Amino acid sequence: MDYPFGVCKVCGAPVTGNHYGAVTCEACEGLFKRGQVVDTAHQVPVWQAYQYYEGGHCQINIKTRTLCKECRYDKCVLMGMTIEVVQNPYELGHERPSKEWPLDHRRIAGSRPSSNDTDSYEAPDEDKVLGDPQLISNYPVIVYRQRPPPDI
DNA sequence: ATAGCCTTGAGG
DNA sequence: CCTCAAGGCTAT
Ligand SMILES: [Zn+2]
Repeated sequence: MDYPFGVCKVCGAPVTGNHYGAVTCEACEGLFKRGQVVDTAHQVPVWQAYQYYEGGHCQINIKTRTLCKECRYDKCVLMGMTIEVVQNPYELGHERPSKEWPLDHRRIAGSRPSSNDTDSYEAPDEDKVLGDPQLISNYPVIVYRQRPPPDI
């Protein structure tokens, strides 16, 4: 299975290019994109809490990639995908990534998705209270439940 | 919700 | 011009 541009670092599907700092397929890009929750007050990503399927160690391939969004998301980050803020530039009044609003390729250090963990972000002393996270997409907030093992 | 396709625009 | 990735759109 030699695809001309290689395979997705996350799931193994044919790549469609570099996405958020990693060579991935369109689908993994989409998951990463959809999974962004942002605290609009501080412009900081907050990971949406997905439900682990196998205790956080799922193998992700093209067939299993939809079974555990959290592990898939983690793998996206592990493979280098990162972003400062996934933003709707029109809603937030920002331009798309550029010199002024660059993609930040720093690793979001070992972030374990958790609804009340904003990772290594250091809030200004005065204003530590985070606003309610808002999902920056057209999709509703997702609550996942565990499900039985698939036939792989 | 997923994933393929489209539009946009920065950068070269 | 051209490339290509961010973000939007939409059929399934
Ligand atoms: Zn993939």
